[in-house]
Amino acid sequence: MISLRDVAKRANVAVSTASAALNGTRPVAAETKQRIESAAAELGYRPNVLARGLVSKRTRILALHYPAPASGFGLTEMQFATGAAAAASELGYHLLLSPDNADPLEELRYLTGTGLLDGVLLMEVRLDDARVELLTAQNVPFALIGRTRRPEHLWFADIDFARLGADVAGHLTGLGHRAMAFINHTGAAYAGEYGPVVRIGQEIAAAAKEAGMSYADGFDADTAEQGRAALHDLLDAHPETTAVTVFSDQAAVGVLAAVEDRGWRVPDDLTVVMVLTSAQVAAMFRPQLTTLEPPSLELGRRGAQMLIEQLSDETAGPPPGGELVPCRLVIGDSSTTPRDDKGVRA
Amino acid sequence: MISLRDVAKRANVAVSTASAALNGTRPVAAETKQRIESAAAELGYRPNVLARGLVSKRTRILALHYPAPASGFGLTEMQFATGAAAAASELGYHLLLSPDNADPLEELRYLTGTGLLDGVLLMEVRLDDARVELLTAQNVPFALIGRTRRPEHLWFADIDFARLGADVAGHLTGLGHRAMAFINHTGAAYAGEYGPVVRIGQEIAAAAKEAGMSYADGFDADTAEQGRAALHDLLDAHPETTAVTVFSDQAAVGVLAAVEDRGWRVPDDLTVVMVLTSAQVAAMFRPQLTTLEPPSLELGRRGAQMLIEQLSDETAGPPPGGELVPCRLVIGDSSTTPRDDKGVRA
DNA sequence: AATGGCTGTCGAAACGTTTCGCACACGCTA
DNA sequence: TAGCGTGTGCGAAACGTTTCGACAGCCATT
Repeated sequence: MISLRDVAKRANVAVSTASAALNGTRPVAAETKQRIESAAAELGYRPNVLARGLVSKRTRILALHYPAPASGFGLTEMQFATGAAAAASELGYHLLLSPDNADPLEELRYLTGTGLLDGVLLMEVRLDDARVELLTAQNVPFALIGRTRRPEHLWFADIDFARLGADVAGHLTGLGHRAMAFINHTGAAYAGEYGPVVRIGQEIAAAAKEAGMSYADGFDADTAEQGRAALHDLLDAHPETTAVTVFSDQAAVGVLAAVEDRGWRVPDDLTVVMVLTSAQVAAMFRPQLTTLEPPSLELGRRGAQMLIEQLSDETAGPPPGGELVPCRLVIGDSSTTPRDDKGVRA
Repeated sequence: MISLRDVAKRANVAVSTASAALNGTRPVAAETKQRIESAAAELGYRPNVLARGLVSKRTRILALHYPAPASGFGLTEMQFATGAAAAASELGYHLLLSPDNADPLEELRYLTGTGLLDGVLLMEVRLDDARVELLTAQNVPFALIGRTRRPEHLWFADIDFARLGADVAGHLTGLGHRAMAFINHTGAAYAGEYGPVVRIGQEIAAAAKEAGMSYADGFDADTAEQGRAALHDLLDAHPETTAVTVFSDQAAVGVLAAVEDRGWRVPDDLTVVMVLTSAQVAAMFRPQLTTLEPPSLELGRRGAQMLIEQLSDETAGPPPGGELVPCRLVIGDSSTTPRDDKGVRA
């Protein structure tokens, strides 16, 4: 391994001078600097991150922490990682994957204690998330992808759920629908602590009301079987429904099956819209489903950028609050005008 | 930060003794050891990874290197990362995400020069991959997910393509099919350098021949539109075909559309089988498609495990060759017996 | 009673950086 | 000519570990 000593020797300067020249940390005569840079280039010198980090207390390494979800990751979740890694890389940082096995907090406590990390990016954030308190207490810089119940003093990037609700309602009323329903995730795996499930339920309800639509919910589903049953129950209870919005892509499979059970067709007899499902996945259904595609890559990117910004900002000013990113409406073949504008089927 | 000095002081021993006791690196009297461990626990001591790595040359950090795919990651690719991270974590290692922006090699060269890494895990391996030579030359331990053209002397984990071909042929002949076709990825994005595309084409052809089936290929497709056209062309050229195997899930969308164009139905008029698509995705099609699900998580796991094994093995014996992992056949509603066992449709 | 081999502990060096006080040689001003 | 800032460069200390040679006891062997 080529060390700074080797470079210094070749350039006939002291190690400290070589360091200063290479980092621009204090002025070095132009000619000397040139000589040092040449020597470094010729030798193929790469600074040792460990030694540097040991003294400077900065490693330019971030951890991405994700509590392993019971059901394995979907495409959406993993895109966070891709986006965050790309943004970090562009800014000269690296991203360390930190899955937690048993105890979410222990892993985090360990990692932050080792001096390896400059900051932490939290995924799968719950409405009340113990990790936030831990990191705050330990004074470790962090940012969230998603947000807690009260994120006012935190750095976070999350989906703009209010806008999402408005977009769904707008799309449907634009087509002439007056009665919609929403099949949410049950959120069972998170005991009602999962932000997207809670927020999306609230915001879609609010937007439907705002738009003057009749609205039904409470028929939640995570699997195809549940989705099928949910749609039947839903239509039995609210026969006026002309448009259904679905969160879970598995449930959507069941919804389409239930439509078929009834001898109906999508979109003629029922408009179906997915929410927080990527266009790539929505395109695999037949008919291709309209979806509000989550800005997963962008959220990952913004999370990493915010964290790095926070690290660069020496002054550590007052927390700026977070950033909300809109979803993209991708219209498929599953939404159209309702067959009967009286809202009742024969 | 609590350092080893603090622990040593509290336990009334020398720093070196504390180090030895905590690492078990050389015998320490039981009572002394006990005292040191208590002190460490009481103080909440966490060893500094940087300092340790600086002297021991071992950081227990692995990099996962992936050339950014133009189209963003699919579920399959990301599962590699998840699996690798999980396996690494279980073995006490961490995984650093290393996307490459511009120059794939420069990033790698930089990373390995910094002393931060114990080894590298390579994803998206091409048949001739420059990264392999670079790492070999630099004497950096590495393992592949996938494999090069001649992987005899390398550590790798890859799909068992021969078995995959046999499984497809076996499934179809078992149902009574005698004439199959295969719609591959075009592999255009990789200029024919992408292992799975090449190997799967060879192995399915070989297995079909072995099973005594008639076989057609050369109608490749990456998108829905291409898939649709491909199936039409294919059936025009080989009307005896009763079963089609498809690699690209996007192309499968088009294949189903083409079947509908003809007024046919799956599986009654045509059996459709996907290959290297997750069951989760295959279940979104209607009818649910039969698929050979890639063992993505397992490949990630095995890759990480092999790399770590290689690192632990002081002796660095002769390279052991790689490991081939089979796919899982998940039967959907898209495969059945051919309608006409003479292999000709009316 | 002297020798030799253990066992257990210590102190110092080393890993490759950054940081910081200090020294030296200028050229300028008083 | 003395004094003083300024531009450059040097050397040593420090970061928190691991590693390794040295050595003090102690018991067993001669």
